[in-house]
Amino acid sequence: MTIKDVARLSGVSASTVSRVLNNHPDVSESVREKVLQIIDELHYVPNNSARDLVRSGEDTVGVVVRGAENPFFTGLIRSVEQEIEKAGYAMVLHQIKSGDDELAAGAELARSKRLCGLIFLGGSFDYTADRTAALGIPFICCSYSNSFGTLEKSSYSSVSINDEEEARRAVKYLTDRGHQKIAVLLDSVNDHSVSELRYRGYCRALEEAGIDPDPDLTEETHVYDLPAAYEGMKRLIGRGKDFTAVFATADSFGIAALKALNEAGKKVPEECSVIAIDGIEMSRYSIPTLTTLVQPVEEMGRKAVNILMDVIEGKDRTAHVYVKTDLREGGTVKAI
Amino acid sequence: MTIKDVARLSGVSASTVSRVLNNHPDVSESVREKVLQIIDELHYVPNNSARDLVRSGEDTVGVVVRGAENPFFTGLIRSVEQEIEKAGYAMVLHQIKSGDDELAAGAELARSKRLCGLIFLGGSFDYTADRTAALGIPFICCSYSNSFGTLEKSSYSSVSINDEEEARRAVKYLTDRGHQKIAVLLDSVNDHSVSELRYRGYCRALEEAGIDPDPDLTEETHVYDLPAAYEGMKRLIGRGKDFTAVFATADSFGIAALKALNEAGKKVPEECSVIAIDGIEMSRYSIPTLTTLVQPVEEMGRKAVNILMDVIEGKDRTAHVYVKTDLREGGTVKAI
DNA sequence: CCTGTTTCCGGGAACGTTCCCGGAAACGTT
DNA sequence: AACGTTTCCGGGAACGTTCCCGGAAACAGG
Repeated sequence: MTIKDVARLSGVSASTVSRVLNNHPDVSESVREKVLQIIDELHYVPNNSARDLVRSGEDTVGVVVRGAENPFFTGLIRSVEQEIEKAGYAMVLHQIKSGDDELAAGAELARSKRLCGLIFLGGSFDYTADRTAALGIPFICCSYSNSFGTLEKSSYSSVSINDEEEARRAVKYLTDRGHQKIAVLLDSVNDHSVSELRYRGYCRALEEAGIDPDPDLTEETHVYDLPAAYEGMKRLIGRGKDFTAVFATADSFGIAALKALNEAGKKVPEECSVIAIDGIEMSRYSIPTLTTLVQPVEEMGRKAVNILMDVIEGKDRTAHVYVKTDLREGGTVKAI
Repeated sequence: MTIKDVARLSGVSASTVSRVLNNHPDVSESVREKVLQIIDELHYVPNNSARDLVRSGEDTVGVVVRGAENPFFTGLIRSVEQEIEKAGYAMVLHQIKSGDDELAAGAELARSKRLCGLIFLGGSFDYTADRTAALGIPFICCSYSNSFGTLEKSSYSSVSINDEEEARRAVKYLTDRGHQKIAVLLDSVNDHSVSELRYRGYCRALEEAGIDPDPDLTEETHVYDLPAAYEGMKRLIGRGKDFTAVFATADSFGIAALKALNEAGKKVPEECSVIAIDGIEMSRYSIPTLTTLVQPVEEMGRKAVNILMDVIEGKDRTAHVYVKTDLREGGTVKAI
């Protein structure tokens, strides 16, 4: 069942059928109707591979995302998708596992689908210029971390929150309310991820408040998921060290922390406050509602796509924009 | 950057490069090395469109899923993906919005990517035989509902829980514990979805317990998401009708219900019990832990793929298997 | 040295589209 | 009536692969 079958059955050439398919004006109304009828009868659907092959797919941008298990990204992806469509481009999504090389994945995607641009969502982004050069097309990082600064800022763009600064703000929110012994729940102190950046912000906030960070109040999960965070929080509690608040480097961690605290009989926020960063949908429905710094995902998606489009269309403006979070006061923080 | 560039640079023909790419034995070791080196230097990646075009992609199965916003599916998708890979096939995922025609989406996917099989995840499945015939390839429905029975069972396969029966079981769990006034939170009573089937099970359980269903205790959300379910539960509470338990037709609804009840000052489970169906990961971390009937997603994915593979490989065995849920007792149900 | 076999490689058709180009009508204009 | 213009259509190259087929070496056995 090819375009030729349709052409034969409707008594026209393949070219004409193609024109009907891509509603090109150069086709008479009667012929168009006839062809459409045959197409409908045959349940014909054009072959995408052949299509992509010939038109070299210069109108689609790839999105590679690390950690689809992180619910924060679903909102971001939705936003990005919407913006890409609005810009008249197509989108192809590629999810990678936590261990994978995102740059390699991006390069593969770029060649294989002939993309015109690439968006990296999440993960760390510490690559040297010659590695990114292999991509050969414009790209932008969104909600990323580049803790090493290995890549000169001029060679690419980025959109994200200032993770360190926002984390500082979150923790300051706690110290401002009298909290001194603040535990932290994070992914890993040196995984080059946003979690690490947020941890730094945590340290800075403590420092500014004249508090010495207590290693016993730091708990790393080493894997990004709910069970790990939950177990981490249990270990923290089991350690017997006293603390009046916990800073969760992600909403998911916050929710898991809430659960562990509840099971340990520690009331939130009376006996222990909790604050997090992200603002995923589910955190609105935790009990109590999680107090968190919500990331403006729509704005992030929009800006990321806009900048990328500008670069694609020649106006070369690489940019590194920081967007601000919005503090959503739930019911998990109490002054002491 | 095509296969010909690689061929030219390494002094061989395109055929040879192709052989190296698909590690065909008919190539000497020295040539293979040379070619691989050039490939590496050029960062060459074969064009997938061209590849798919020629080998007609007879080794990939399509998965169309309605409602990716439903976290239940993420687990199911993961399971299906794993099994498909294990069977040596590739998978292509296609998400559709709630209003879309899944059969049309499936058909399009099938033609356009030349699939060998199709898996439909979620949604209703009420189509006539001539419509499904348009697909032209074997397919299976997983976690679906076919409330109308419009399609003869012999023409396709399915794997799911018996939604009506499991819902009956859930509600019976409540009536067995003395509950009489049981509210229900569902998507819509006649959307042909699993929610409707579960609603029927709810009615049956009440009937068996000699309880008259009270329309005032039924709340429909008409859209599948957390805010809608939350608002629904608020309306239910606001109605002022007394109830001692609520049956949520999905875990997400249960979590939203928990929140609404909490805000209304109704203690769970002391003043109101909650039971749901699905078993999504997040429901383990609600406070209290949601009591729910968890669907065996790994088993479902495995069976769905196995049956589909058998059909694809000729052994024609259409089957309709029901898998059983597993009651996970959390802390949201209390006898009265 | 001849012949048969194996190993390796290149040529070229095919996959299903799109799109440029050229041409044939049909229509208008002087 | 002759000539431009417009409208519509078909031919055919091109996209980047795979894979069959045929052939050239290299090698074996007699």
